[in-house]
Amino acid sequence: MEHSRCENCIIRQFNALRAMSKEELKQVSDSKITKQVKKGEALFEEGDKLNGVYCVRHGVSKLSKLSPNGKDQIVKLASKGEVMGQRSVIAEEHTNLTAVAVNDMEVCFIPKESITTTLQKNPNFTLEVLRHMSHDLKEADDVIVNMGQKTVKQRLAEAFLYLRNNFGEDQEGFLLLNLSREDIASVVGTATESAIRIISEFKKKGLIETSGKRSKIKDEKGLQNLANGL
Amino acid sequence: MEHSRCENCIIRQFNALRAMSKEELKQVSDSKITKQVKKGEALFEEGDKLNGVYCVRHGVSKLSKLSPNGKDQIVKLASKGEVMGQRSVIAEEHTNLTAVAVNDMEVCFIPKESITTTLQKNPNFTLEVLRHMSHDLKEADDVIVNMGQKTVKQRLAEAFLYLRNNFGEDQEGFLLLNLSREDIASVVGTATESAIRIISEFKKKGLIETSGKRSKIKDEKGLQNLANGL
DNA sequence: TTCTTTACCTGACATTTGTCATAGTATTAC
DNA sequence: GTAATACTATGACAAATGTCAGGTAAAGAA
Repeated sequence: MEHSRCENCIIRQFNALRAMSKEELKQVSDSKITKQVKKGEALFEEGDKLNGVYCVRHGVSKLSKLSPNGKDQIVKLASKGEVMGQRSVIAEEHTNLTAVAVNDMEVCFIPKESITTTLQKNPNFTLEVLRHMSHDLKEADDVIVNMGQKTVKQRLAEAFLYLRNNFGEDQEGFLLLNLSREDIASVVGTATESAIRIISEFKKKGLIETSGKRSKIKDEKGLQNLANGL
Repeated sequence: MEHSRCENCIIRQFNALRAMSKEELKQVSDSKITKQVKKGEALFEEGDKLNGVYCVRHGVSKLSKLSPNGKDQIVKLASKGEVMGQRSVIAEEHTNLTAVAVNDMEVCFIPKESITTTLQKNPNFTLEVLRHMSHDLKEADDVIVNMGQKTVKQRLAEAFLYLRNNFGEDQEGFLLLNLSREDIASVVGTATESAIRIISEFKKKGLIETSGKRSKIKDEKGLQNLANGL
């Protein structure tokens, strides 16, 4: 596989690497390792000490945490352009999340040295990382509010809208990201059976439609109303 | 009231201001305004455009967000040393949270200019802010997992432990921070009645004890086990 | 003080959600 | 192609939770 240069990588426009200087990028490019990750494989696991960050080029990864009851909660879905593992590198502590590929992925592993030295020398970069993290934190707040105040049905309706808005749909309107029922349940924080039951209900009501393992949003407005409790 | 100097303020050891230089601190100190906030008063509300950040000197503030169903979800409790409103200033967007004093407070309002210029010039400061935000994000992840995977009873048990570990107890063992039942419910994401019911149950089981509006943890181990679903 | 308001508490009931069991369907391995 | 394995689906039931109603206790105002 060709070893593409970060300097020419469009992906970096989506993350904090855009604030790096030419020289810094060159240094990153020389030290980075591009990896292919198969669906279901883990990039890292809870408790690991990360020696760098992962920049997603293709595919989607679920970031989850195991709760004491033995079930996983998916905290975030990371796709093209997103950087994973930065918290561990910045705070120099073990990661609190597990990252598993939801579909086949291509990621670039960037050793932490390139990141930490730039963090100390280039305030623009640090500020840009800060802005992204600031955004993540805001999103996390929204998730907390939804988890605390909405019913499973509402969260599920929202999840479908989220999947479409963030990962898109094909020409026929099918969601580009196909999560298993179990993963969907793990995103909204419910039992797999409950998720399946409610999804069936959505189908009956004509809110969504499925074909094989693909699903399509039929009534956006309806889902939206449901999500807002109307 | 005397206008104390930030340079001498011990509070700042707890937050990112510790990474500011003497001159930067002097500039902050000259532009800051110390405010007394009475219990129940709002420091800022969801949607406000903040012109600075608030550094807590005394007291506790609840940071909450209104959900579409009309109920508040408390996302965080900020106490001595914590800085509120930084996200809004960093991302230059309207704040997504409302901050209300849970008891009488003293806070310092620091105009955003002092913050933003330092963010651009002092990488150490920016990095320190980043570290703190990184920590907040990790905590937010934990909250999400708890909300998604634990029952109300488990979350409530955890809330009591959290209140003691973060805000302490007096000589008799009573929690220093007394939240109303409604606020507790709003922290764990449940109806006030449910919270009251479960708290009564905790009392019957000897896990906690109350006297007036004060409460005391009697059986830490028991609460811990409960929180972990044992 | 008395009145008023707010916070706290409990019962009754409906709804939501989780769990266990079972079965069909798709996918993968051999 | 067949067997094994995962994923999806549904029923039945128990447990958890929310809602409504009504009550008591406490705190604040007049």
